[in-house]
Order: sequence, then C-alpha cells, then structure tokens
Amino acid sequence: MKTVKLQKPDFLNELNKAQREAVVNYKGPSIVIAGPGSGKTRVLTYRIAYLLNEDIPAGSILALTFTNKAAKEMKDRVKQIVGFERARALWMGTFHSIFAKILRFESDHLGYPSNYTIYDKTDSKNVIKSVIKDMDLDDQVYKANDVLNRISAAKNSLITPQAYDNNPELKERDKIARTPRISELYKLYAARCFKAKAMDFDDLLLNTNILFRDFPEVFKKYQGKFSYILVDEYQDTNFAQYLIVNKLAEKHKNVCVVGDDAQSIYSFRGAKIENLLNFRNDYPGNTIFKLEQNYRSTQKIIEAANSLIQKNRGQIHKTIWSKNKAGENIKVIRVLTDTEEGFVISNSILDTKLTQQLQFQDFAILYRTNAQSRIFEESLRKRNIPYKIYGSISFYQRKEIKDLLAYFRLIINNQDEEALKRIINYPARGIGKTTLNNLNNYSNAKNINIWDIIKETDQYSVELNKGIRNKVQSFAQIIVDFSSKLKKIDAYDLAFEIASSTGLLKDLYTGKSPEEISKYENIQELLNGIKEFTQNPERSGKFVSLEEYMENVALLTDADKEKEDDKNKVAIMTIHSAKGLEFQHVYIAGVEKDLFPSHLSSGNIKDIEEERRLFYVAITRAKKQVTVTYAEHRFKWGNLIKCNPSRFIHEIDEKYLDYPELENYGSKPNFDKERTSFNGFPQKKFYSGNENNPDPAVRNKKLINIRETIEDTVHNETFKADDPGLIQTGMDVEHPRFGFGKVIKLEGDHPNIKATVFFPNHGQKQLLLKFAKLKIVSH
DNA sequence: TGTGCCGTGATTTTT
DNA sequence: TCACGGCACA
Repeated sequence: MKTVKLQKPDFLNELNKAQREAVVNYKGPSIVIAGPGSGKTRVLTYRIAYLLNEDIPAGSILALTFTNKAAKEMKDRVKQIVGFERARALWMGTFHSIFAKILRFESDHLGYPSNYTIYDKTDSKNVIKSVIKDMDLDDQVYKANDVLNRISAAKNSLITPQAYDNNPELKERDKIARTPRISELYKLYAARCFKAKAMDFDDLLLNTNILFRDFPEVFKKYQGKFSYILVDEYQDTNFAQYLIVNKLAEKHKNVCVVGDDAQSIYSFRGAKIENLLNFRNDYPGNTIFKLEQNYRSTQKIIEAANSLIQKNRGQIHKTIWSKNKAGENIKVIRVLTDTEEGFVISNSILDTKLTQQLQFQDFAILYRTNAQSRIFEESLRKRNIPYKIYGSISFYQRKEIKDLLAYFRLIINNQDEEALKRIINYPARGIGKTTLNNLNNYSNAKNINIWDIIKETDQYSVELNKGIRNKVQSFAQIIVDFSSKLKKIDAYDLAFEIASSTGLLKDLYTGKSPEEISKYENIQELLNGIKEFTQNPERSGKFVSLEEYMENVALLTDADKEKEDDKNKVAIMTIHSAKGLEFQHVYIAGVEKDLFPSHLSSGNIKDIEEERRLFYVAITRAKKQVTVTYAEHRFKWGNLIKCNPSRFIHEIDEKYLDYPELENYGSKPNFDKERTSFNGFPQKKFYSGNENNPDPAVRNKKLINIRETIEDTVHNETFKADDPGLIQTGMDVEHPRFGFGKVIKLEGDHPNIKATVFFPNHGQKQLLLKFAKLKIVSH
C-alpha cells in the first residue's frame, strides 16, 4: 500500500511555539516538561504523526503510557490525523501490555509458555496467604498486604528472590521490622507463581528486564527495532520501567519523555520522580521543552496552584501561566460535619448548574480517601443528582465475572492454580475444602501442579477416596474438552458455550433477586464485550481465539470501560483517579489535617511534598472554579472526631482565597485557634451553630459521641508521642520506658526509619520509629 | 460442605 | 461504620 505523504503538515498550525518545537525536533533525546492542561497529549500524538509523516515506519515507534485509557486516546487521535492504516503498526500501549506481549513472544527463553497467565492483585494475595500459611507463620505478623508490598517493591527495584536473599541490608530491615522471613516468602511466592505458569503485574517488568539482560540476541532485536521511543508520564516510572526504556534507547538515542514533576503522585507504588529529574544527566545532548501555557484553567486557579506548589523544593523550574479569564478565587467553605459537607456540595452543584446553565458532567467531587465517597453518594442521591463513581469495584473484579474469566484462564493455561481453585467447586461439584487442601498439600510437597494431579489421579498417591477421584477427574475432563476447542471455536462462541454448559448462566438466570439479575446482566455484558472484541475492525475477518481476548482483558481495568449512560453525570472520585481529567467545577472535600495530608504521610518532608502535589493536581483539574471544603467534625470509624483545616489551605496565597458565607456555615479557618489549643485539643465550642442541624436526634447522638471522643483523647494524653517524621539526629527525646535520651543516628527510609538513641539510664537502643513512641523534648 | 456470627482492622493504587 | 475473613455449627 502506498502512503501519500501529507503536505507540510497543517496540523502544526494548531500548536503553540513550545509545542511545535517539541513535535518537530524528533531526533536525539528530549524531555518535555508539561504543566497541567498544557496540551501534553496533543504534543505526543502530533509528534508521532510527525514521525510517520517523515516516513519513519510505524513498527519502529514505541509509545508507552501508564493507562490503557491514555494509550487508546492517543492511538485514536493519531489515527484521526494519519489514518487507520498508517497508525496500525505502532507499538503503543501501557508498559505492562507492551511488555506482556513481548514476553509472550519470547516466553520460552524464561521457561514460560506463551499462554502464561497474568495474576491480578487478588490472585497474588491469595498465593501469599497460602504461602504464609504453609510456612507456619503468624498471619498477624506477616500481613498478606505488607508482604506483597515488600515483594512488589523488590521487584520494581529489580531485586530477584536470590538477590533479596543476598542483600544484608534488606534482610536487616526485615529483621528490625520483625518480619525476618520475607526473603523466604518471596522465594516461595515466586516458585508458586512459576509453578502455575503465572506472572504478576510486577513480573511483567521484572521478567522483561531479565529477558533483556540474559538474552542479548533477543534484546538486540528489540533495541534495533524501536528506533523512536516516547514515554508519557515519565515522572511515574519505577526503576524497572526506567531501565527498560534506558536500555532500549541506548542505541538510537531517540527518546522523548513527557512528564511533570509537580504531578508525581505515585511514589508509594515505586514511582521515582528522580527518573525525570535525572533525565538531563542520563542523556547528554538532550533538549528540554517546557510547556508552560495552560489552556485549561482561569488565571486565578493557576496562580493559586503555583503559590501552593512553590512550597516544594527540588522542582524543575517552570512558570505555568494562563491567558484565560482571571476567574474567581478559590472558595473555602467550613462545614460542621461530613454529612453537611455532602449537603452543601450537592446544593452548590444544583445551584451552580442552574445559574450557569451547566451539565452535571461539568462537576467533580474529589477526595483523598475512598471512605469519603459514601457520604457524597448519599447526598447526591437524595437530590436526584446523577453521579458516577470512579474506582469503586471494577467490573472485572465482580465475583461472577471473575468466575467466568477463571474458566477461560484455566482452559487457556491448565496450570493456572488460582483459577483452578476458584472454580473447581463452582458450580458445586462436591469438591470441598478438605479435598482441595489435600490436593494443595500434595502439590506443594511434590512440586507438582494441581492440574497434573487431578488430570490423572491414578498416577499419584494423593489422599482421595474413590468418589472424590471421579468427581475431580470429571472436572478435569470438562476443562480438557474446552481446551481442545480453543483453536477451533471462535472466542465468542466458545465463551458462550462455557458460560452455558457449566451452568453459570442458568444458575443466575433462574435467580430472582436483584443481585442475581444484575449478575446475569454482567455476564451478558462480558459476553457482549467478547463479541465486540471479535468484530473489531482491527481483527475483522480473522479467526479470533479466546486466548487473544484474554491476553487483552488481563490488563484492562474498569476505567477502560466507560458506558454510554455514564455521560452526563457528576464525577466523584479520589484525586489519584482524577489525574489527567478536567472539569468546569471541582470540589475538593475533606481538606483537613490528618486527612489531607493523610495522617500516615504527615511524617517526613518527602511524603508531605507528595501530598502537596496531590493537592496541586486536584486544583488544576478545574477550568473555572475550585471549591475547597473542610469539616469541623467527621465520623471516623464510628466516632465523631474533631477536625482542623489542612495546612494546605493556608499554603495557598491568601489573595486567591474567598470564604463565602454559604448557608450560614462558611467562615474563615482559624489557624491560630489550633495553635493555642490545649493538649492538641482545640478550645472551641464543639457545636457553634448546631441549631442549624435539621435533626435533633442526630444532633444529640453526635454530642454524646463528642463527649466520648474527649474522654478518649484526654485519657491518651498522659504520654503523647510526637510524629516520628519530625525526629531528627541530635534531638533530645523521651521514651515511655527508657526515659530521656538523645538521638544519635537515623538510617533507612520511611516508614522503616531506624533510630539509634542513647538513654543515660538504659544505654544505647536501636528503635524503629514507626513502633517506638518518642516525644521530642528539645531540638 | 454450606451458612451465619463475631472480631478485626481500615491511604492513595494507572497495571 | 463497614467490609471481610475466620471459625463454629447444622
């Protein structure tokens, strides 16, 4: 097919000078620092279009993103510019999906089959749990989540189980954290995954690195192939991702990274903002482009956001500015309780919508933690305001969907133990816990996959009675039969056959309860999704196997599946999930001390800075108006507790803030009152203005709860530990048991900072700050 | 082997 | 408060 070269592309006229420079200077390493709303996606897509226009083959362009959504958006836009055919061969996708694909091609080098399973977080967690149990460890000490995080962090830093075992520092840290056997857990976990021919999310990156390190000829193939590399959201790359990009780019050095250090909010997942900051050292001769003009927000929003983010150190210098209207100040509203916060915000939405003639989709409510969502759901529902909630239980996380997908998984990869465990007795086949336990123990003891055992039970001395043997074997037979159809029957037909012949569909179809009906509909929806997949123009006319579908779906999340009827709705979500989105009106709720910034992050400066960036992201989502709310009291774990406004509010330059008297509730936050408080407990009337509370019963109940809270607080006042993050070398501190002492040394990273403290009466002690309760006596 | 109660514990989470 | 997991029972 001959490609018609476009005229000197007109699309360049749609760009400002900085954007254009970043698009046309495509040779050599370059870094694009893109402020919020500065047309980052536009630059990336036009740069790709420009490359294609320069006759660079699509197959040699690698574009990496973090979300499927971003990848899809970019691909669609490139297609629009250069046409479907020319965009087709681009390697564009998330880090995980691109390298999962490469790993499928090259799996045999690593001892995996190409149809390996990708374990999601639930699978990983289940494996960890069973490993903890098998090693006879206390699951109160070894919490599955903690262990998993530890392993994940290791993998993201490219530390294999062997390397972990050989790393005295890591082992020392585990010892101090009283979990010395993490290393063994990691080893066993990795072995179990391998036995099941499964990789978890982190393995996709780790194994790619191993592949590239240990198989130079394979590496050279890809290094040679990808002569142009583009990376979106570079500030969010972890070490594993960084190294892949770095190695691939070494040969051609045509690498373009786009990012914004001020929007780095994923360091808790291993993202290294340093990757962005160090780019200029990593790639000598690079060019830097700064996109500083913001097209999204009013000037006041931008200036307010700038004044906030200035409080962070070590940034790449840039000045974000806007030519838009000056706009309104940020509204700061104090409310009495979290319930009232929902009430005030939903009223304000209705009001604003009416007076400014807007749509529901022009509004978003953002918060720090998911726990805050419920109250907004309730208050919006009460006023019949349609809303969509992001990041709630994902479609693919629903039980019925996971069940059906588990069938698909097991049929594709018979070794997939997590899938097998999920469905061996669903629908019920009389294969119970005991049986599964026996199988599991035998399998682990002999290192034989459960599948191999159940397929030919006669071959193994596993403890099963005859009846069970038959049941188990007939289950295996069902799976074998389906497996044999994979290459013969098209994805949709096979999926439908599985759903109906296993009884899954019928089971739910006969159900009358709303839950069962909804489950049935979900299964329908999944099947429809498969149908759609097979009919996608990219695959049209070809035989599409269930395997192909599953490769695609394993890395999908809910965000990639927006429904039509989701369109005109108020969006409610955490700030993290709001990244990359924009709205006319943004409400940032619960901007309170210990909630935002989170009480768990208020320790060291690094954490606070990340929280500040998070607030920055929240503010810069708004085009027209930002409203910040904070409550005086909030229910937390069943108790009404007293709250103070967040430090972030007064970190914004005063001149960009308004304190409107809304519903008689608004007033300026008084930070002085907080400072003059007694024992950290503010001397303020608890319910000034509670006569406004509509329900006297609720009001009284809350008052009782307040009293309980006071008593609790006072009780704990006897020894009040200071925030571990504040502790510095050289400080005099007090320990509840050891008395007064001096901090001699601090080492390790948050949250595992170890302090060496000298106590005159007890000698030198090593304390982990997160456990030790230390009070600062003097600096 | 399936159901119900109690105890526990609870940031953020692109893949 | 609420959701989930473990254990006790039928």
